[in-house]
Amino acid sequence: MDNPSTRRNRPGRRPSTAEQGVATRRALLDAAAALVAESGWCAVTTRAIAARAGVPHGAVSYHFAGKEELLREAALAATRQALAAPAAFATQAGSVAELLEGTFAWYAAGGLADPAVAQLLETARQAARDPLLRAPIAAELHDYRKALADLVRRDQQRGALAAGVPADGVAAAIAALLDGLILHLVLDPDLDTQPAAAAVLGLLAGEPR
Amino acid sequence: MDNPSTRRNRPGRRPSTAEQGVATRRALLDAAAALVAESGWCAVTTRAIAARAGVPHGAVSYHFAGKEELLREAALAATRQALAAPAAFATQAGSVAELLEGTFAWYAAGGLADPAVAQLLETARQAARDPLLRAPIAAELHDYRKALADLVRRDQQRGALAAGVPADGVAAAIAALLDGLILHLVLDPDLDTQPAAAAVLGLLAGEPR
DNA sequence: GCTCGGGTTGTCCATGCGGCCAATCGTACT
DNA sequence: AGTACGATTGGCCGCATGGACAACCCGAGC
Repeated sequence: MDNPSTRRNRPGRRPSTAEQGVATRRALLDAAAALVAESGWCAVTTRAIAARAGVPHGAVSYHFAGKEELLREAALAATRQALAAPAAFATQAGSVAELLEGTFAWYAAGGLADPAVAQLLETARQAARDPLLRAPIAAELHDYRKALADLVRRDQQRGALAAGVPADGVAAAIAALLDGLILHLVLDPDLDTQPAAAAVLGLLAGEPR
Repeated sequence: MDNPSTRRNRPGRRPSTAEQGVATRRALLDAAAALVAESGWCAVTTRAIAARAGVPHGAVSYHFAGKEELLREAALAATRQALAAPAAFATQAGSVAELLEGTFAWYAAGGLADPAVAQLLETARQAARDPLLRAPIAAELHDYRKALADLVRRDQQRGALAAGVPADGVAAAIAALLDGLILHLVLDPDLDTQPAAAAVLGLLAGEPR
């Protein structure tokens, strides 16, 4: 990220001034996202962002209306990117069980170490206070739940899942479960998710009474 | 909270100096917790806390090693208090279904408006970064999950719940589900929890395939 | 060749912060 | 009565922050 190649002239091309402008803007956004994940939303300063981006701190004032706007924009972009992978997984997975197994496996493999997780928690906390951030984040969540609901519906038609329960409800519950589990894992890294995974998969499979 | 009765002499008793000290400390802790819930962890200043507590700002330095310690202590106390009600509910509830229905009803009734919810989110985010806060919070979570597991076990012995799944896993899943739902509700207040509630209760009851 | 304008740079400033401390107070103990 | 000591109080300091700004650089278009 400190690498100037992000915003400086590449070998072949000459850096038109307009190109430089967008490059600087992007470098600031990337640096802001990285620093929020590292140090926390409120610990981040415009000077630190500029330093990380390799630009003088005056550049922040020029490219953004203020720290608030910069962080909001950076957080939104980072959230969209972080949510892209799970969303794609939800659409491509063959079944709910497969999705859950894959996600649990990712948790167990230490997916929490990904700075994106810290980034998401910071963004969620901020979104709870800033409506301008909350609205788009809520929309992203909505899309994710929708993709999940489609997957659930497919499973129900195949008879792999109880058909008597509302698909959107199952989707909302699964989404909440997975996010809640992330939250608990962040607070207690020693928590063993194996039993929870077994329990959920067992219940969904219709364990005998 | 501005009410001086919290820390000033009550009618009958004379305020011994030691008692005053304890009262001031407590007033600072209460004010800190309230302000964190209102404005967010990082937006809180020692001066604002002192003003809310009705004491001069120098009192903070005297009673606490620093802002960090004050906030940590306040957050921990507030979290313990906020978790007391759900924990008691988990121990006293007759069944998992009853617990879930009660909790869902509380969500639907607008339990999110409770400042304790904002407080918890702030504390969680901070605990993710501060091990000194994370450890006790993790312990509280552990206790809550344990109480829930006991409840699940009772249900399994009564045959109200599938016996083939690990009780601690079910407990961990339910705890994550409920907390994750809070998170989603904070980010999207318009989210309807009814379908999710129906789905979870249906799955736990063993809906026919 | 010259202007024009977006992009860049470093400096400056007002503000508010957390923490420190010396003076003061008032109670409890001798 | 006198002393010791914890609690109180408000002023003070150093410092970092976010933002504004004037000077500048340099390619683009005439």
